[in-house]
Amino acid sequence: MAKKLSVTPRKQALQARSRETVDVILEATARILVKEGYDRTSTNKIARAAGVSIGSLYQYFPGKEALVAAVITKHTDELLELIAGTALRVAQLPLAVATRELVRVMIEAHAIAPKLHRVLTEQTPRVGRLAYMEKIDDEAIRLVRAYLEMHRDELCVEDLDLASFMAVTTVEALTHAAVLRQPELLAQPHFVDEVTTMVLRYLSLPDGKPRKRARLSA
Amino acid sequence: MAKKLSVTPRKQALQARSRETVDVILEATARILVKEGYDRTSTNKIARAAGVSIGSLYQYFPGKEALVAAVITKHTDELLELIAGTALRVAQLPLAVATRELVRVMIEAHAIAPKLHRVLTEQTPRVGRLAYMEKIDDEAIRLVRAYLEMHRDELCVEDLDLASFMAVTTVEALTHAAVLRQPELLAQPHFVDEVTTMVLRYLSLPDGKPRKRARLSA
Amino acid sequence: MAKKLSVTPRKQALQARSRETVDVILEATARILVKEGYDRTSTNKIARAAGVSIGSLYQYFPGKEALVAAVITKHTDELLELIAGTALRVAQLPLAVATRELVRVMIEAHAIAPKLHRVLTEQTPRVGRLAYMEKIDDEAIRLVRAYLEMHRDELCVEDLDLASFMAVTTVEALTHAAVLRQPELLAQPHFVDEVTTMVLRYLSLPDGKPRKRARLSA
Amino acid sequence: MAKKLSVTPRKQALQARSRETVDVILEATARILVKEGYDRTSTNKIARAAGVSIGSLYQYFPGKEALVAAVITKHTDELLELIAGTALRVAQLPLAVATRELVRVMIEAHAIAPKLHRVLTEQTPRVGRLAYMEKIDDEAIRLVRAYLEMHRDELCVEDLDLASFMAVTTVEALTHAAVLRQPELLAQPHFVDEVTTMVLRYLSLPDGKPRKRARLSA
DNA sequence: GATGAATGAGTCTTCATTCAT
DNA sequence: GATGAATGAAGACTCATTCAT
Repeated sequence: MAKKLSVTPRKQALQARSRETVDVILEATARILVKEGYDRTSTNKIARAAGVSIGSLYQYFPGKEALVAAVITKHTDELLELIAGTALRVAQLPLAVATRELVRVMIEAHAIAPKLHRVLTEQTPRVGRLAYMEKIDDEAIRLVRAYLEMHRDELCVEDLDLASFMAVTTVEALTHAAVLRQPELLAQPHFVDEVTTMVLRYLSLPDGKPRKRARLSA
Repeated sequence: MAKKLSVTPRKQALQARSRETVDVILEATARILVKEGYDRTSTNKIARAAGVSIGSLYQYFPGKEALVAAVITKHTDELLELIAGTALRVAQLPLAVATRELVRVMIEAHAIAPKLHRVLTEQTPRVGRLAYMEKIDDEAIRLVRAYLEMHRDELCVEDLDLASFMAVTTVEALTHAAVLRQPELLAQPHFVDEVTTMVLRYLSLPDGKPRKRARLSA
Repeated sequence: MAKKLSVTPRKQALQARSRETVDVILEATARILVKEGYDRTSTNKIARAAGVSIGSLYQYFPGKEALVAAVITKHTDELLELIAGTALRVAQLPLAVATRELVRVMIEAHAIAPKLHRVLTEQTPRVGRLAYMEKIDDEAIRLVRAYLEMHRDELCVEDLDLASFMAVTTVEALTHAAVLRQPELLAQPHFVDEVTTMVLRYLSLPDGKPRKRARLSA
Repeated sequence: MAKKLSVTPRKQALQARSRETVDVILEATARILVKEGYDRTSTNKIARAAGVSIGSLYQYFPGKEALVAAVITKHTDELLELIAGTALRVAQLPLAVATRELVRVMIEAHAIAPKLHRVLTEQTPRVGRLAYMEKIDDEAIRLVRAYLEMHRDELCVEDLDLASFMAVTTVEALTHAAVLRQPELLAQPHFVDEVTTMVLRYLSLPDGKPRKRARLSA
């Protein structure tokens, strides 16, 4: 019953001309996705928008899902790079500074291609294993966890897996909701402070007190 | 040619038999949605699953989107009722208690129909989606804001609009992420504490200190 | 990879209107098959020729192969009935008479729809388990074997499975070749004699000698 | 728009390298034909299997049908050579011996490439098919007729055209049916006897004396 | 009201074939 | 000559929706 299985590109596009065609197709895919939404996106529309024959499109991608998957991967890779770079950069900085910087970058990242982000987020069914933000979140959680590990003495949390999940999910959600529902918030630089505060209070020791947080006891 | 925009049921189904038919159809819709996913859901399948002719189905709903919208509304109403009830119940309780209770209910709410929740969340395009969590969140924000207004002296935040947005979004996101990606977390009662902590630290005054958090002024 | 699995009709066409539609479609299928050949036959052409929408066609048949299969079954059933009827009729008659009659009917059968026969025979890939003539041949072999069993004393052959396979295959092939390559032969009543002779000499005892033919020994 | 009719190779491939390329292509064609069946055979697949670019393939053959036609011709030529050689060899031998030998060779011939034979026989449409067994049969009939002419005194038949048609068709059909439907028969050497008997009884005088059919005795 | 047969625009996809490099 | 990227006509098939009964 299941129609399409493959989500991976068909051939590697070795020649210059091929490479170009693939790029043109992916750009058109993103454009149509944004303009029409996932459901109304069709391989024919994409081909037309790309100024490429439908045959060429199918030479490189086995179908619609593969196209979308490629767009996702491309976009995702950019974001991941941005996040990973920042994580590396702040690795040695104290929690408060590092958190703020990561929050800032996260918000910035969401502003790169907000419309595409919205479509990918709201309309695109899960494709392949993990989709879109999920993959990014997983990687972000990994990076944050590594950071927390190195800065344990600044924390009041004990379960680092849980803490990194909580922190990343929260930042992601707040940023995401702001982008989609309160775009004006993004303009206010104040928003960064607010999100940072939320996470920092959750993670960090109450000012200067080196005691661990007791979880359930008084 | 022009797509149908109407998303409202066709007749109010005043009579008892009609009401029943509508229910049967909506249940079938939810079932197919869960079983097949949004894309593979078709009006014909729904009609068959409901044991109703396709013609009858169209007598009550103008199309697929209206069906999904109705399912969303139904589900949404249940959740809203739950949340509004809780909000009412905790209105007079102190911040810490009220927050914990609302978090608990929120998590509970997400566990009601997790598969349907997933489909509605991950696969269902805009039209319906708009009405889904967004509507709930908006209402939740309204309720939380009202509560915060009444408990201002317990807070360190000043902008209640922002604070309620932050709080609700965070709880929603953590709960949501837990349901979809870490279902085992939900089992641990500990998770409620964790989410509560996150929100509470953000909102409340540092223990016993009656000073407000200054946001813009000194 | 395999595209279509089902070769069986989709629904049973209970109402009068449905039944009619199915018939119209099958007739159109046969017509197009004859006119265009198997490869150039398409579901769209069939639908057009039947004066039916492509959607209706797919309501009853899952695809091209199922259509052809249905045509084959229909045609095949007619032939089988003819052959089975004859077999029954000649069951008590002596070998020489019975053989002649069966050969005559076989030739007659091939003349029913020679063009369709040709297409089905020459161009139609094996569909489903057994296809077209194969099924008929199998049944014919069964019937002939039953006859031979009852008339063992007239035979010089011992292995009835083999003998019926040889006899049926030979008659089928000669008739078939005549239809396709020497149609004028069919006109000559003489042809029946010739085919009958071929089979009879193979099967029957040399005139009046009641001894069995020894197969491998002297 | 107009379909290509040409079925002849494009250039005579005079040079050694060309000849080699042509061979590689034809072998690939046969391989794909066997592996995928006629319908799923495509020029692109053939080119890939042959390790040749699609462009090169079209330099030697005007299209798919020409490729198949060439494979048929090649295969056919081998068979024809085999048959013609045998006919020549047995030309002076008595009917019983010659018949047996020809039947043996015919069966042997069918065993050379049974899978290719099956595809060519069952799935390959007219254009190629015409050239396939039909051409062989025609030639075989010619050869058999010539033989019969020379051995008229051993025959009980008068119409040699008819007799050779009958004989060849019968042998061909029995062999063919055995290959495709009762492959185990081919193993039994006995099968040669059986087919020989069938034809011999049809053709030959009842052992010169009052109708008696001797099969294996001198 | 209920029914379900009929519709057909629109999708995906393949593949023989061409042609610029 | 060789290459393989590009082409696009054509075919299979789905499904939201209508409408005669």
